[in-house]
Amino acid sequence: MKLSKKSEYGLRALLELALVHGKTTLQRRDIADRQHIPVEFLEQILLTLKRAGLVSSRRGVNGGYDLIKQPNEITLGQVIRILDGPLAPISCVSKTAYQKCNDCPYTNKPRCPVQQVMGKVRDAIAGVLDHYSLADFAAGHPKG
Amino acid sequence: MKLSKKSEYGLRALLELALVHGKTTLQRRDIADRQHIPVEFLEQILLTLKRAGLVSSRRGVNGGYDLIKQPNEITLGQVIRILDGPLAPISCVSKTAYQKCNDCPYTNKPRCPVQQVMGKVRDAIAGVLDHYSLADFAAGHPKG
DNA sequence: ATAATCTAGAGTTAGTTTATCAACAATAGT
DNA sequence: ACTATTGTTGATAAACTAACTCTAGATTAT
Repeated sequence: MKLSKKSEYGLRALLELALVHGKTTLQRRDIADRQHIPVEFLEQILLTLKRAGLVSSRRGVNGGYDLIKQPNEITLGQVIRILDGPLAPISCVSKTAYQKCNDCPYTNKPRCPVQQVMGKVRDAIAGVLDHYSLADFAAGHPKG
Repeated sequence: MKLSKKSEYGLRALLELALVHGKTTLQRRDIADRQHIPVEFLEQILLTLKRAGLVSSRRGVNGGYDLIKQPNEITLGQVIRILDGPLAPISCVSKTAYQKCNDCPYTNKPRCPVQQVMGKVRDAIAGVLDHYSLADFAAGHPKG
């Protein structure tokens, strides 16, 4: 049940961008320094977030990164799904990336116990992360 | 945020043992067949669970495994912690295996945003798994 | 004895994580 | 146009982990 460094770094990077959003942009070096992230690894992460439509970038002197949306329009759940994949502990209970479990002895039967519990776990995790925006994150608490 | 096969198999194995607890014991082959688990891998898992004091075993002809405690005295949280380690997404919010995050720019400061959110996620996960016993698991729903 | 079974740990294979590097492309200021 | 600065991209790789697999040995019932 672990969060990868990739996602953690991604969240920290977006946090910095959220803090300066509307005022200025940040270069990868700025972000890396402020959050103690290896620059080259951060690059990859920012690129992934760019392809996913969360940040924009400008090259050259005075270039840098910026959020595309408002901080309250991006949830932590979205970010982690982009960087780490589905929130669900097992794919047969994922709502965004469902996959049938093939070897499970309960396939096609009404109720698999593992599926039941893990469904609840998934909901619990998503209940936190999908209701926590970058704005909440920067403020240090949800909804406000 | 993934559950390992090890933990999943462990849960499935304990489920089978819970179902027959008090009536009979099961051999690794029985469990492996019923739950489609590679028998050698299952062996390791059962051994770990034995060392952790959850199951007992008897060797030789007519040997097998049995739960030591009652199914309602074992929670899924315990099992997963034994097989996969702490439930917390990052170790600085674990209650059973806390470790200070060393590279975090917020160390020793009052509030790290990542820590705040992940603490809530940890509580959400533990809230499900630590209140779900093997008996609930076998019944297909909690507190039953 | 012997056959079934558990015990223990080393070895294997494949994939993931966490980077690092180098070459390239775009931009701003001169 | 030139040059320094910055982002873009893909290749590579060390370290680690997951998920088995194998081998050899110890224990027990019959």
